[in-house]
Amino acid sequence: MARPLAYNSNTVLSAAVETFWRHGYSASSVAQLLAATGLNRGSLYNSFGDKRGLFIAALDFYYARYTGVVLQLLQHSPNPVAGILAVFEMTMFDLPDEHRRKGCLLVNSVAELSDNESELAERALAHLRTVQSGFAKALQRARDQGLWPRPDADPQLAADLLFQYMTGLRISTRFDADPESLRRKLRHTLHMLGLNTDPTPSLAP
Amino acid sequence: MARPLAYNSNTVLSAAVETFWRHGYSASSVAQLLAATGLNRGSLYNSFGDKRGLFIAALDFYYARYTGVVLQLLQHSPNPVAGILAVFEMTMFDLPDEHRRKGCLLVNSVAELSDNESELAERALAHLRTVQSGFAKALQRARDQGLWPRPDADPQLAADLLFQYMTGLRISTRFDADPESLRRKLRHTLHMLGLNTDPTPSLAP
DNA sequence: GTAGTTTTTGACTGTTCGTTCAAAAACACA
DNA sequence: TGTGTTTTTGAACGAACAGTCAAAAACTAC
Repeated sequence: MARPLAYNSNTVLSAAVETFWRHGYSASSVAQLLAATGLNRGSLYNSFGDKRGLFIAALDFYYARYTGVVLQLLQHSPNPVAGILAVFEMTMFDLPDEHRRKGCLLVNSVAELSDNESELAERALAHLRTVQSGFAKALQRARDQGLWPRPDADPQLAADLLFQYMTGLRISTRFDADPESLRRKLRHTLHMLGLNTDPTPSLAP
Repeated sequence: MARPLAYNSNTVLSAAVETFWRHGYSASSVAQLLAATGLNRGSLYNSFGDKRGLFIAALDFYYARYTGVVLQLLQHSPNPVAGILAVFEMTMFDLPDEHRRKGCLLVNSVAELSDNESELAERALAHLRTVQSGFAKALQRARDQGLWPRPDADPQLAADLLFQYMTGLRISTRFDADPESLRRKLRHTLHMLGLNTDPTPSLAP
C-alpha cells in the first residue's frame, strides 16, 4: 500500500495541546510545535493542513481528554454537590502551581481569539458550554435528591452563575493561587446558592 | 528650546487603546498602531520606547478612562446595589454589539499575556483588582444601609463572587449577547446573594 | 523483485515582524 | 540671524514567521 505514519497521533496531539496551552495560539510558532511534537515540517502540513488545523485537532483532543473527565464527574457523582466541588478541586485547587498557571485551554482560547480567529473561539466556547449544561444537570439532580432545599432553586440560572464564576476563577487563579482561600470562597458561593456542601447530608429529625 | 511634540497624547493613547482592545497585544502590529495613532515610526519609539511601552501607557490610560468611571459608580451611587447594577449595565448590557464584542481590555490582557508577558498581565490584573475592592466597599455600604438583610452577609467574599462572575461574563458576552437575558441572570445572582435589587428599598412596617 | 502509493525530509520562498539610525525639520533662546 | 536641543522622517536591518515543494524513503500488494 503506502508508507505508514511514523508518529502516534495521541502523542503528537498531547504535545501540541501542551504547547498551545502554555503559550496560546499565536505565540506558539510552528517551529516550537515541531520541536514539541517531534513531527517534521512537511508531516505537520501533510497531516493537519496548517497550524490552524493542528490547533483545531488539539482543541478537540483537549476537550475529549480533560473536559470529558469533568463532565463525567458532574454526571455520575452520587452526591452531585460533591461532584461540583470535585470539579473545582481537580481543575484549580488541588494542582501543582505549574499546572494552575496554565489555566484552561478553552477559556484561554476564547479570550485570545475572539477577534482575529472567531471561528476558533466559538469552537472553544461551544466546548465550554457543555460544562455549563453539566452544571445544570448536576444541580437538577441535587434538587431532586433534596440537597438543594430552596424554594427559588433554578438549575439553569444557578448553572450560569457557577459557570461564569468558574470562568472568572480560571483566569485569576493563573496568578493568585492559595488553594485554602479558594476553597473557602467556593464554599461561600455554594452556600449563597443555598447548596448543602456538607459531606453527609443531614436528615430531617 | 526644542522642537515641540506634533501629537496630542490623549488622541494617540485613545487610538492605541482602541487597537489593542480590538486585536489584543501581540496581534496588534506596530504598523497598525502607527496607522491608528497617526504617529510616525520613529516618534513611537522615541516617545514610548517600544511596542511594549506603548501598551503599558495604553493600559494605564484605559484604567483611568474606563475603570475610573466604574469605581466612581461603585463609590458614589446613593444606592450601592443600584451602583452595582449600573456597572454591569454600562460595561456589558446597555452597549452596542460592536463594543460588547471587544470585551474588557484588562480581562483580555490578563488572559492573553499570562505566560509570555506576565509582567503586563500582572499590571492588568492589579488594575482589575481595584474593581473587586470597589465591589467590597459598595457591599459594605449596602449592609450599613440595610439593603443587605442577611445574617451571613460578608462583603469580601461576596465581592469575590461578583468579581469572578463579572470576569466570566466579560469573556462569554463577547459572543452571546442578549441584554435582557443577561439582566435576568444578573438579578438572579444578586438575589442569591440576598441583595435587594428593587429600585426603592422597602421599609419595615 | 517490481510497481504503486503515501509519508518523510530539509532546503527554500516571500512576507511580515519589531527595531534602529542618520539626516532633516521645527522650535526657543541668544 | 545663528545656536542648541529635541522631534520627525523614512529608508534600511536582521530575525522570525507560516507555508511550499521536489526528491528520497518506506511500506504493501502482486
